[in-house]
Amino acid sequence: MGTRLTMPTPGDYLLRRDVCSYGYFLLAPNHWDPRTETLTRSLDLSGGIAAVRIGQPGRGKALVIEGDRRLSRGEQAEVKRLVTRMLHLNDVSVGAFHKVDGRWKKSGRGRLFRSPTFFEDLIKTVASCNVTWPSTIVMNRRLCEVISPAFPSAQQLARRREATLRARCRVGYRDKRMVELGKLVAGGEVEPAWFEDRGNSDEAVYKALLALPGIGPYAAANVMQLLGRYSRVAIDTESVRHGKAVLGMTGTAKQIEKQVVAHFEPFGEHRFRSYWFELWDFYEKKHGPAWTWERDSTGKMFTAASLTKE
DNA sequence: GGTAGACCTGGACGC
DNA sequence: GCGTCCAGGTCTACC
Repeated sequence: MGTRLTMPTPGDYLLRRDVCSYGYFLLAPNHWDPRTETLTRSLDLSGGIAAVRIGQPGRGKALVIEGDRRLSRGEQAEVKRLVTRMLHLNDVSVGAFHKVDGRWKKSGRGRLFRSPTFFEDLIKTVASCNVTWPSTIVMNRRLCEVISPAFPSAQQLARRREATLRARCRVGYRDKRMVELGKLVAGGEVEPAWFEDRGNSDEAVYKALLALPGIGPYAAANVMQLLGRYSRVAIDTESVRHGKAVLGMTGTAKQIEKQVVAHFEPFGEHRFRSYWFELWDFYEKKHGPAWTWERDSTGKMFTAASLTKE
């Protein structure tokens, strides 16, 4: 018999909207079920791995979390802490975002889904660089199948041979970078708490991210938003497509990138959210609300190349 | 400071 | 079934 717990949410919180707000909800070990509107995944807890299923009976209602085994009091607290990070439950800046960009007030969009840990977000971002989305899906699935069903921890990756990651997890040349990131975090040279600390400036965090292996300008800006720092737009080929197709920009890719950055300047500290929800809106207009996407069909094709072909 | 080329994988396409 | 091309950011070497 597993443990069942409840967690209060902010009054505006809507699980299906706020989980299905960023592509990581389609990546292992996360599994969103469109029929039951629940999120299931394994978590690495002090007493071992446990799978949890998270549901919500209605907008603003408490979350109902069911574990697949009995959880100690300490583990229940861990689950709540990890779920709070994943679902961004403690984000108090949604109202401020809606004041700056009123387009999303009605739908209530503002929170972006992320991982239970900074390290998982880091590796997921590296696994999304220079690769098409279906390969990112495979890398995440294989990392969970081969190393840990709750997603590899820094310690686990630090111990792995690069060749294993390449051959069995299909991460390609990212093997070395992932093991290095594991070693840096496991060895304490990179402290997740420092990156999470709101006392450190966006500029300092961005610079520190750029110094990490496998993290360039796009990845650093993306990890920034996953940290709840939305002052930078993460520019990639998708930004160029958006600039051309939706914002009517013209010129070379480099020129469009600059125009996109300039376009979102007025949104100040909320630039990324304004940019991202425009993109997300574009996907949803083509494929319906993200909470209805099936992981193995729509969920495999929702980015740039596949969309522009349609 | 800017840029060319290498780095891998998987899918699309032509034969 | 096989070979070729292409998409996708980061890193290094070089100018």
